[in-house]
Amino acid sequence: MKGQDIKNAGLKVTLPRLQVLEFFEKRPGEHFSADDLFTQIRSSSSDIGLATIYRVLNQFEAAGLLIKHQFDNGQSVYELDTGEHHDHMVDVDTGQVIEFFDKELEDLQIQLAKKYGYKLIDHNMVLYVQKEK
Amino acid sequence: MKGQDIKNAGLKVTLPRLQVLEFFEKRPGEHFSADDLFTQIRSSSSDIGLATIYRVLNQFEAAGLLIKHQFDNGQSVYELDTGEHHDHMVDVDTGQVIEFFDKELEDLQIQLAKKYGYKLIDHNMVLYVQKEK
DNA sequence: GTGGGTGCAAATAATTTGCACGGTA
DNA sequence: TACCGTGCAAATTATTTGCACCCAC
Repeated sequence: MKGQDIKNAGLKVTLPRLQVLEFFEKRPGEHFSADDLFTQIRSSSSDIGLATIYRVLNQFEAAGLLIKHQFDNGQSVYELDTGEHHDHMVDVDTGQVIEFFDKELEDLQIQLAKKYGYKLIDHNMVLYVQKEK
Repeated sequence: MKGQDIKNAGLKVTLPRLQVLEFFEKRPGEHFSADDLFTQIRSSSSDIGLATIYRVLNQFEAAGLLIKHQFDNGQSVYELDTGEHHDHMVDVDTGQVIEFFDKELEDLQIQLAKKYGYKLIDHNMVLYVQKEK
């Protein structure tokens, strides 16, 4: 059932938490900022607070339910963690976000870190692209 | 001479601008935040204002003298644009920034964008690493 | 019932902007 | 001298925190 993921994270199953989680589950592969969630959840129903959204997003990120990203525009955005790692391209004209995964790229990064005497912990990679004319 | 780059950018050669540019030129390959510059320039000499630092950094970035980066810690950092593109690794334990360049990685990104029907305009890639024990 | 959770408003942090004064070309 | 540039303080934007009330367990 719905609240199980929340319970597994050691959190009480409350209305705001359910609303945030369902919001992401209904829109797989999409990315939202705290303010997106605040505006949309509030308009469609309850009197949820922006501070609560931020708190819930942080808790869900810590619990591994959501992934946080910082594209080049000041605001952080979140997406559902499906367990399948991928990177992002951002269309500079439309702002559209495209997810992709490339094994060769992943391996290359691990090798690069090793080449400098390090172990790869995480990486952040965004390609800014434009549609070919 | 020193002020030429500033003049070429269509800006007047003023003390704060010279101070910021010289600060970077004396520390090649290093990265600084607006607040780093503010604290260090102010302590060593003049009564430069933080707002001026931000204005000068934005102008220098627009002029191509500096490159702006957003690592995963809220603050933006800047480095001198030497014309030689490179990416960064951040040591998660020490915060140290390591610059690197890998042709294979660059080519792979171009190919990936193309594979999805796009042209690569720019990219942002940071590897978060840890020293191998 | 109790301790965690919530909304609201106030607090922070990073950055930007308005304004009167000051310095460069 | 004309205007751009500057320092300071106030304004913005994104996010966090304090607090009294509320609700899931």
